[in-house]
Amino acid sequence: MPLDRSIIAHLALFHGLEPQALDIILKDARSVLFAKESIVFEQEADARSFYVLLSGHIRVVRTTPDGRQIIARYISEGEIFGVAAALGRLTYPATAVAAVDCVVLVWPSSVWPDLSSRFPALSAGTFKTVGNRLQETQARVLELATEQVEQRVASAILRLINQTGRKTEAGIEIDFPISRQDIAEMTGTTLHTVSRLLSAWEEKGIIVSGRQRVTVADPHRLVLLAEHRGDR
Amino acid sequence: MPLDRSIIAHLALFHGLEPQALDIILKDARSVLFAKESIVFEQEADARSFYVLLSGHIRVVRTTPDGRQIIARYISEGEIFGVAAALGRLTYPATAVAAVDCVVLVWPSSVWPDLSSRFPALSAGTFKTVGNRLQETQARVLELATEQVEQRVASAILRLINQTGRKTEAGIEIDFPISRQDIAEMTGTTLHTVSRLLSAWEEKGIIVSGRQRVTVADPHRLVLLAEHRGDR
DNA sequence: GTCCTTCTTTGCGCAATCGCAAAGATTGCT
DNA sequence: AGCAATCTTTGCGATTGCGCAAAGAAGGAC
Repeated sequence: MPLDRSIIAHLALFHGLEPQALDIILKDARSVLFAKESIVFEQEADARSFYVLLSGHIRVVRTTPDGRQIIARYISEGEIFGVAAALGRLTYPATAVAAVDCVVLVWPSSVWPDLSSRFPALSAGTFKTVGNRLQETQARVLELATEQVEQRVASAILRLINQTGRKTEAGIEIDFPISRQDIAEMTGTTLHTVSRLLSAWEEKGIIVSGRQRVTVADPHRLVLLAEHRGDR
Repeated sequence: MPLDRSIIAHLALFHGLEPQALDIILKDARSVLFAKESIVFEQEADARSFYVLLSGHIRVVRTTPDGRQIIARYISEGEIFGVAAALGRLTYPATAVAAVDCVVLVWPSSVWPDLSSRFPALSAGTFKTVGNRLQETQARVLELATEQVEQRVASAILRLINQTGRKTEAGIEIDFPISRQDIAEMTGTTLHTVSRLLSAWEEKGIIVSGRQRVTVADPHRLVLLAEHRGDR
């Protein structure tokens, strides 16, 4: 069954493309459901496909040879990901895992040269995404190199609620299950330190949190924590 | 005076382009000399141009609002840089400074859409470079998040000698002046810690170093240091 | 409802690395 | 050659955040 263009027409990535272009693009795609915690693609595997996330949240993880890992980023609805092949890479540089049940569109990488040359808007949109990601990754290097753990954890949580926040009575909640360990792997620290920080913040009324759940009650004070360095 | 295509024909970036394509591309370029420590473009400035480095070394620096900074990367001969506009950004995300006297080709960003659509090989080469840089930056995040200072400094120096190493009687030398402070800003530590590490390595005969100069005498042992974590 | 697994909290000691300070070396300038 | 500026070395105390351990929740499965 062919996919209907309405499922992607509203996404920023496909902005500026004609309806019939969307139909052509969709001819090569198929829709796949990934259950929570299942693997979409694995680090070092051949970059055979690229993807657009229709619903859910995807965790992108990089692992070192000796088994330590970090979370490179979370993919939100509407984003393209797994574009390694379009950037001239043969393998994926990271593993993508469904953080919740996800619906994903999948294209074979082999169709990229054709699609990107036929639809420059698609190509431009993709490279804008890549540019944003490079920028963001470099900002993270700066943060890791210059900021203390408390600032980094505060920034990471703020980024998550901006990206995927959902309003509740208690405040703005991160929209998918996230453990202390996950937050530690986003910020280059340990789950122990994250736990201590969250406990302290909860005591001060800045956040409310539970098992795999974080709700920010007072974003403004969290912003202060993210900026304000202990001393200088 | 028109630039001769021979100055760029051998660069990987222009691989697969016809001689006449090179001539067309060069019509929009001009060649500029940047004296040591002069600024090529500044962070936050409008991304009006993009560049190819013909000779020399360029230091790319990102600065935080509160004035701390890191070295994002060094650009080597033949590389394209300052491509913010091609990635859909309006301003440069970092400052580029000539580490030594440099010769640079400059294009107005406005010609990019035309050039990239007329010469897909140019576009592909650029995006491959960007892909490599993204990959490299993410590797750096992983390193900052999981490794100790000694490993990070060892890795940074190994990367520099691979990228720009020059053989001398004493070993392989980094081909441009680099201070302890610079190395600290590449690895997220302080010049004091870098100085201590280099002193210790020099004592062990792994490196020879002087003012703004580092020569690796025993690359193999440095690799061990970069991999081997103190305990586990 | 009960058990089991996974996640979270918290205490405590220690190691890594920073911050500050001051002295020593090197280079370039005049 | 002499001076000034910059870069480098090194000591020492102060902290941050880690590592380890063990107990306490919170869900999920049957």
